[in-house]
Amino acid sequence: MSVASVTPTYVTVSFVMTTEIGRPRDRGIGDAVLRATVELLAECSYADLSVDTIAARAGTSKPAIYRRWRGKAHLVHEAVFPRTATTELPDTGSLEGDVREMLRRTLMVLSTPAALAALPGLVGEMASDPTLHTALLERFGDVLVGALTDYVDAAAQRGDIRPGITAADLAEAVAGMTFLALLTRGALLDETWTERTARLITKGISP
Amino acid sequence: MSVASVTPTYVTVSFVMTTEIGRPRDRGIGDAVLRATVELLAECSYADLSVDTIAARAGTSKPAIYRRWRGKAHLVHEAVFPRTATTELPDTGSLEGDVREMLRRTLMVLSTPAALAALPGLVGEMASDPTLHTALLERFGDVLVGALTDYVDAAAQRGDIRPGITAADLAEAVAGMTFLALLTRGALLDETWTERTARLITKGISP
Amino acid sequence: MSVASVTPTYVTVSFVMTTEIGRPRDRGIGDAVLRATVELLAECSYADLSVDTIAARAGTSKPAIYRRWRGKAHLVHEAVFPRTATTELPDTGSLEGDVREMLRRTLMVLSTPAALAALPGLVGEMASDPTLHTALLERFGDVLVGALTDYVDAAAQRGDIRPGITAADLAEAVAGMTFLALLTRGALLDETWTERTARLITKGISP
Amino acid sequence: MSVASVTPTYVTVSFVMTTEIGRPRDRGIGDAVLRATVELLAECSYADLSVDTIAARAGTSKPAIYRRWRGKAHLVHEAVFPRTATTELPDTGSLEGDVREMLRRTLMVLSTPAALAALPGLVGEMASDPTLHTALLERFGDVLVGALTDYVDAAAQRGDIRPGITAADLAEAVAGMTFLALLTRGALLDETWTERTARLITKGISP
DNA sequence: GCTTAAACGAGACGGTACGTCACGTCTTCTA
DNA sequence: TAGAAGACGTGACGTACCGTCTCGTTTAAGC
Repeated sequence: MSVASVTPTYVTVSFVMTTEIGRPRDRGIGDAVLRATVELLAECSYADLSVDTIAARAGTSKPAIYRRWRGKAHLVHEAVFPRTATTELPDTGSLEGDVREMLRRTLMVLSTPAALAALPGLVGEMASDPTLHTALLERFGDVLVGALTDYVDAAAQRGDIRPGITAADLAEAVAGMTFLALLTRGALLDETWTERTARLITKGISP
Repeated sequence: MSVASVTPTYVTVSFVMTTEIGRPRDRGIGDAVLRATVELLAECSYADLSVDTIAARAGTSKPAIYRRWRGKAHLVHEAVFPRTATTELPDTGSLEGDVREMLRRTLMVLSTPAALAALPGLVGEMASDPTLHTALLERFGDVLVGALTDYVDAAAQRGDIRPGITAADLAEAVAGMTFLALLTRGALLDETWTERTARLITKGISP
Repeated sequence: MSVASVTPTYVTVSFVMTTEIGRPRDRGIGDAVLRATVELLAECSYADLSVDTIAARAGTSKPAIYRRWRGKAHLVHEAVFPRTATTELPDTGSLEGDVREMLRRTLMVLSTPAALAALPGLVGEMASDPTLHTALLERFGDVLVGALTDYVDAAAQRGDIRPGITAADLAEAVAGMTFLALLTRGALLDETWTERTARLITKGISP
Repeated sequence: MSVASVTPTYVTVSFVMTTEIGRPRDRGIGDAVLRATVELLAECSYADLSVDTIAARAGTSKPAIYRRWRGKAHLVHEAVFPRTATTELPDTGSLEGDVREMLRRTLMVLSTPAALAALPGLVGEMASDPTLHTALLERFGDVLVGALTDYVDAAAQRGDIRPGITAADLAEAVAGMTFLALLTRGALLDETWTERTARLITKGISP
């Protein structure tokens, strides 16, 4: 008996080459559940979202969901921040243009109805669920910090960014200010905000 | 019969000159409940905190709590961010010193065990409870933005801050970066972080 | 300090000649409360009747009620079965006529909207409250059994009732059958029922 | 989706040939709950009996109970008057012997510690809960009146009972007098009482 | 074609907390 | 001291959702 059949294999371990005996999982169910989650998050808050409702909307059942995800938080996390998110770095020619582009992309991801509804809830559950904490930071790191390291290094060597500034600093500034602005101003962040904030950050990291 | 006796008054609007008929609320109960809440939040997460437990620890009862607060979230909010918070502005002589002081104070408030445990939960409930959203922003605005306006104006006139930067911008930068850093790095923000971040923000808002 | 001021004096001990210092009780309040109770019992069941509601309807307050009665059950008991009930015995000339009259009177008392609503509730509380048990039986005994003793004795001596039949037997038959009929048939007991039941009881106690 | 899965089925209508999808109810839980209820009713009154306590004693949870019964009253009703009650008619050879036997059986059922504790409470809740009213009368009717109809008919044809007397009359007399005697005399009804009452009823229904 | 093993839907399960309600008492102010 | 008003502790109510489990059924892969 393989370990995979004892410890349920969540989506992240797809590279394990188990013999895959028995009835294979219906590929469509996972997608339907993720779609239903996003839909429902556009209609109600994270707290008001129940797994039963998701299952019903997706036309499936609760066990099928818990076979795929560790819990509600993990499901929502994957639904709102899919792994497919590209991490291509911006290249507008100027530092401020790039920062502006980063802000725009961050804002685009976070101001989705689903993200707006989910983020606070996910943040709330991070405290009690270390697994989720890791998962969220991992995604955050992958998307932003990871690819950013090279960018920051290059910019530093060009002299556009003063030494000492790390990728984490930049990511923190971009994500932190976007997040708080969304919380306080409520998803209504226009181009003006992006420009003003980009200017602030760019000046902040310049030599 | 006054309206106040029908719709329970959660937040005492002290300027209303009601005759205050009937047995007055035991002032000590509210305090004991707030104290108990802060204590318990140092021991468990927001989600694991139950109203029953708070009541028991405070030596009172659930109805007594629900007479005073609309729900768990509101109680926690008031316990963690009391109205008594002073908003005195820093005055170190230099802009960067002041920003550093703002970061330090924000960090001090947010890195309390109680705040660390409560914040994610509160943010999570903001989505479903507009009342709480208002209350939280109001406190945030009172404490930070409100008093900051004069500071930013003065600094702008002195030429320390470039025109166009608002108090909200500064507050957003300070709170946003602190919040995100706490989430990602987990309460372990040393003096180095404060200095680095202060430098970033200061440069960002300078002319 | 008289004992009466320590142990509150409920209605039953009115013959105690206390000095009655302080503000005398408002005589009208008791009546208003009793009236309100009867009214409300015509609109809802005993369980759905709250002391707060009674106080509001009577235009008084809860403490004023608890100063007069030991609790809800005692109040309802007195409201539904007032002490003023006369116990005059029937005298129709025939035993069967007399029994029929007893049934009619019992039915009249018990089929009041208030009585119908209150009786089950009172019976329910008898179990846990011995005081109420005593009070209810006392009233029952006063009204029915007490006066009945002489009647049964006389009838026995006339030869209308066979020896061995006691007043309690007769009362039990009359009240028991009426009570159960009310419970099962629900207050719709016509004259036919009265006659049939009177015939049964009369034959049952005849020589 | 069948209607049965929407409206919870409290009383199993066993003749309906549903496919019984989903996890079947644990048969043992229902039994344990009923047993616990009877046990607890021997120790405290109906009013002092809480669903939480029952759940704890039965080793199960409150939701599991509310899945099976509409509320406390219905649960107690079924616990105290199980559907298994036999309705075999007595056959002692004489009318008076049969009536005496009916009284004895009624008394046996009603003077159980559980029944004594529960009956008043149930009667009390009948008023506010029509469903319970129906359920109680149904059981009463099933057990007593139903089977009695044939008996009364046969006795009437033999000339033992005068025409006009119905099964309901007889049931009313037996149950009513027993019930009231229990209420007033408190469970201490000896054989003498049974005999005296049997004689009264027998004479009452004889030609 | 038959076996095997897992996925599937449905829904019951234990657990835990929620927010509400009523009781009967206590505390304040006013008359 | 009575009275009105209303807060208090107590304790139960019935509901909701979590994540797990147990059924009977379905589906693919492998012998």
